[in-house]
Amino acid sequence: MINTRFSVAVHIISLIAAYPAEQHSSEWIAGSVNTNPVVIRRITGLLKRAGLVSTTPGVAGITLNKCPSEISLLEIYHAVILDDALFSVHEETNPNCPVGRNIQGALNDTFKDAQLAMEQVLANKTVADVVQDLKQ
Amino acid sequence: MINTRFSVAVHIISLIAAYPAEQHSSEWIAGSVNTNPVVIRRITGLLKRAGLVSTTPGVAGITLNKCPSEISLLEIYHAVILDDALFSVHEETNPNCPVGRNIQGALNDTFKDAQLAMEQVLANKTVADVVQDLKQ
DNA sequence: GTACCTGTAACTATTATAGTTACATACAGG
DNA sequence: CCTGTATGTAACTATAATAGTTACAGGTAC
Repeated sequence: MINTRFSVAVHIISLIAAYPAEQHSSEWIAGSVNTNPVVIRRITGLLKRAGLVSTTPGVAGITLNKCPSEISLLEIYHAVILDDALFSVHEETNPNCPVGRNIQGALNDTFKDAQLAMEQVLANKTVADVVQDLKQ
Repeated sequence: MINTRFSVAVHIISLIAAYPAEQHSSEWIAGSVNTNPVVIRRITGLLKRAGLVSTTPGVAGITLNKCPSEISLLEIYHAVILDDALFSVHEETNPNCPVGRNIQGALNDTFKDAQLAMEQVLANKTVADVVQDLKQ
């Protein structure tokens, strides 16, 4: 199961997009997410490293580096989900067995295709879409 | 990340499909996967509960209940991955915040679509396809 | 200087996974 | 009917990831 860092990250960015005028301290955001401010700062750090947001040490507030309509959920996904593979494959199978020797290769393409199909849906959804859904 | 139970389950079923004549004891299968026989029996139990395979207590061997060309990877996925949701969403958000109150609903549809797109790829791949890939 | 905020290390509790040992139960062959 | 062998499962361990928390160093601004 994909962890909640992703949904929290979308929450953070959507919150900033929906309330651009507010002062977005980690504590204020944590109040909406209902968690500890450090959890917010940790995820914000990942978003910052991916270039999606900017922050200044000591200064309250997070700013988006792009318009909400230009930020896809896939970018957020890749910013906070550090595994590049969605499926894990058991390794160290028996090399003397034809199935054990080739199973990883046989599954790799399909698993990659499945992951790409999932990612395509996230690529087609922007933060602006999410904010609009929030208002209904 | 989706755990290795899925790839091991595909390994098990592919092994039986590729070597229908062999006596598939959990120990023999464990030799190909390179793990403990109990791990195999645990996963086989899930496959059995899903109706994909049959076993008899005390008798070595697993038999497929359907032809390899009629078993999709999606069926195996659902047999061994017990979470029905691929994405987890943080709950207990702040109900007094419009974003906190509605974020789950706003994300649910997109997450469901993304999961379905992934599952569609698995639905289109059968065990027979995997066995054929193994032989190359 | 003071107040406040970010960034981060370090620790805890909880949970899931994978592997392992042990054993009850069930079948098959002689 | 008895023995050997296999399955099914409980119980335990080690390991790793997640989420939450405390503490604090360092930066900014008034």
